Amino acid sequence: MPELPEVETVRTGLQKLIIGKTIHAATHDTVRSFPNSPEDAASYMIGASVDSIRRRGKALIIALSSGYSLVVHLKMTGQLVYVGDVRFGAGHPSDSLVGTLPDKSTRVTIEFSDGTKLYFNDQRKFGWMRLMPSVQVADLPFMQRLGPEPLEESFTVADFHERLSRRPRSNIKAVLLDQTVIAGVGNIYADESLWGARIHPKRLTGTLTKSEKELLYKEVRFVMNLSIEKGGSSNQTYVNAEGKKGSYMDFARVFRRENQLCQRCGTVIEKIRVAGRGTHICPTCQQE
DNA sequence: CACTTGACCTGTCCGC
DNA sequence: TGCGGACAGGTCAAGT
Repeated sequence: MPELPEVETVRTGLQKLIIGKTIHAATHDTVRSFPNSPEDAASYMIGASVDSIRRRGKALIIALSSGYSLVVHLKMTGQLVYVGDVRFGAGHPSDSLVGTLPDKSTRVTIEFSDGTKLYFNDQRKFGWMRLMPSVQVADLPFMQRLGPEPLEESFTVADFHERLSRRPRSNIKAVLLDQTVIAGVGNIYADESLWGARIHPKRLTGTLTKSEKELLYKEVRFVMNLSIEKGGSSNQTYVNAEGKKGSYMDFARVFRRENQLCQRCGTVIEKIRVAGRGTHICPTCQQE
């Protein structure tokens, strides 16, 4: 569920909260949280401070002063939540969370030298965090295969055309969800952008007109930028680094709005299944 | 090779 | 109220 806008919101939150802090202790559950990491991952973190936090697609890269980085993928239900210290007094952004974490979904706890903590929680355990030398992060197979960042200036409509043209016989929704085509689009923003471009998610990419693809390119960027502005979407478990929900769902046009009326034409929004996922469409605006 | 489906998990919701 | 089953949807492995 955390897609590009949610992960970006977590990134900017952590940027404000943990840069420069020194790791004092770290605990984690068994191998699941740290696949392929040094067995004593915690000992590689202690004493290091947080240098920078980057995002690539839906992944976060927390670079430490020791030359190691924590690479995190939240998958469906992962959360990275920072909790202050009660000694900081009232007004700290995540005061309300003091005492509520860790809970049974907590997989990793990182404690900073000022007593504040960063929790990696994941109800469904699909997410992962791994520790590796920073110079090797770019060599991770999934990083190498990742498509371009849709919000970067360098990602042009021509790139979008070219990338879609490689998958002419797939339906457009499956292509939007494919991280090797474009990085960061998930189920929410695929549905939202297809509605915006009036394209049925089952349309084969090869049948899209040039103007439809141009519109879709704009819509993908529009919904992602709007969502970042709104702090992301929280339809179930997503929260930002301060444990707060995002408000994009208040603005969503079709996602999770089945049985409500299309704001463009008044038709009842339907939920169907495309590419194995729940998919929301306006059957009038989006003709197959 | 291109493309689709199933598995990984756990909590929630729905119908009986 | 309890219980089985469908569902949620990111990614990769396995299947067609």
